[in-house]
Amino acid sequence: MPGLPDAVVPVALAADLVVLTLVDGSLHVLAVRRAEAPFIGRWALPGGFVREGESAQRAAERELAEETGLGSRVHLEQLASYSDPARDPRGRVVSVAHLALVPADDAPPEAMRAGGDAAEVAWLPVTDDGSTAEPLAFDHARILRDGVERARAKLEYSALAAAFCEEEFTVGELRRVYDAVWGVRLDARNFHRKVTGARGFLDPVGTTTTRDGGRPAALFRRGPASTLNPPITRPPEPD
Amino acid sequence: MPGLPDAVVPVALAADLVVLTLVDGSLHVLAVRRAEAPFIGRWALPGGFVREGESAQRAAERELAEETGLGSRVHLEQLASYSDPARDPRGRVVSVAHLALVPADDAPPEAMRAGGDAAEVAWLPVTDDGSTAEPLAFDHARILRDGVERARAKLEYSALAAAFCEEEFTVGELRRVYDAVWGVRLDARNFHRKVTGARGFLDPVGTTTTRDGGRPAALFRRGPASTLNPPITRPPEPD
DNA sequence: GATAGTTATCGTCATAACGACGACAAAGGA
DNA sequence: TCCTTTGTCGTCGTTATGACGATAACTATC
Repeated sequence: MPGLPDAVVPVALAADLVVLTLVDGSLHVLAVRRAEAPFIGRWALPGGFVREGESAQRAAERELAEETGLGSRVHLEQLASYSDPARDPRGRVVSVAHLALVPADDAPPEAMRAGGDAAEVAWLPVTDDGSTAEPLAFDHARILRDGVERARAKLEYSALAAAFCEEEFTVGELRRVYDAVWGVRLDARNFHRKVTGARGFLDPVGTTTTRDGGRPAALFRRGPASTLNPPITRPPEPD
Repeated sequence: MPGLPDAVVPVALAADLVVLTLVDGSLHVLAVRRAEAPFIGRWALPGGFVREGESAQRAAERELAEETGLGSRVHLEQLASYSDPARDPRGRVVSVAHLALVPADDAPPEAMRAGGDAAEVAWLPVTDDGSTAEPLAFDHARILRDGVERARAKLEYSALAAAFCEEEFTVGELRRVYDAVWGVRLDARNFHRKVTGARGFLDPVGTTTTRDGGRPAALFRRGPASTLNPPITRPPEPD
């Protein structure tokens, strides 16, 4: 490390991804089955090492494109970094975790890019406590929990829920995002009043759709407002 | 990097700190004047390299103790990581920035630990747009802005404001934290009603104080509630 | 010791927002 | 045709909010 003090310990930098989506109306996370040691055969969050001249953000974008084939239409933000010296048995690996939200039923894992370093890819269901049925490699369970919690919190005061929807979506589709991510059932009528009444939150397209069955629903796009004031209140947990 | 792929590029890991406090009722950030190149003579956020066997969190705690002499009574949380390859001219240095909030007028910079690697330490005033009058080294202006924005956002829905106060504080002291961090003037009566009415937010001590002048004010401690529902709404910017 | 200044705290009132519903509309399927 | 599903508009009582008046209890000052 030229130019830096001698005592500086070199670390490897990884960019890992918590990619969330909705499958059949419930929250799922993208996972890859590890083909090498350590944790061989275990499910892990997709990710990889940051390359030379690359920021963690750009590495995350690259990994996301590699794993899902999705370029745009994806929300991507930095989540947190994990630097416990013992988190990777191979050595000092620091992970900059990112949170990605992709529209429902987009990018099925079957459509995986060939030639990737990951053998098997799947959407794993996320339980209410933000974990998966099967254990994850490394400290990825913790990272997933943090990612789910971040997504849950941001739904309250931001327009993030639309990231789970197509470009044009109905109020009901948006509400089902909240239902799935929060694990609740919001009242359709109050939700409708709330989101259509929030200025700048939804832009009416003018057309309708019947793709969800029932009466035709008006289509909307994300409005210019990124934050929602007052926020949508998450119902208190009944436990 | 034994056990890791050859292509993995080693980076140096730094833990930097956005330490905020209130000085004379206005927001200030802890800064050190750099004694070496690069950016020699410039103000910079305190921080240092993560040592062997140390997590970024622990490095931040260590740096915070070194710079301020404060151990507990400090709120410390991870803010974000900054990994632009060009952010440090010396080489690949990734900074895990942390946000620390210390009680008002605690830990004056004069009380700096001797023998530190930083020559001069000061509380710099933070402007409304989250910057300092003098430019900061590296990308620290960006980090500071993110830290201030995080603090502002968290005041809305969390009990974080109490981190700027002593163990026991009055409602007025708490309100002045909001005034300073948000750059507004909240109505004392509505604020009092709001925070004393929020269950679990404030624990009454039972005693009073006159240290702020005027009529004696009841003393409180932080209650068990860490989040505030409904949140304290930040008044809209008049711009 | 009266008085002004400061801060704390309680109350009022109109308005806005919310939660729980009822009611009806408009589609598809049985 | 009827039933089910989903969407949308209203109603009503409760709660929260913003703006502000009024009073209480201390300190500093004249």
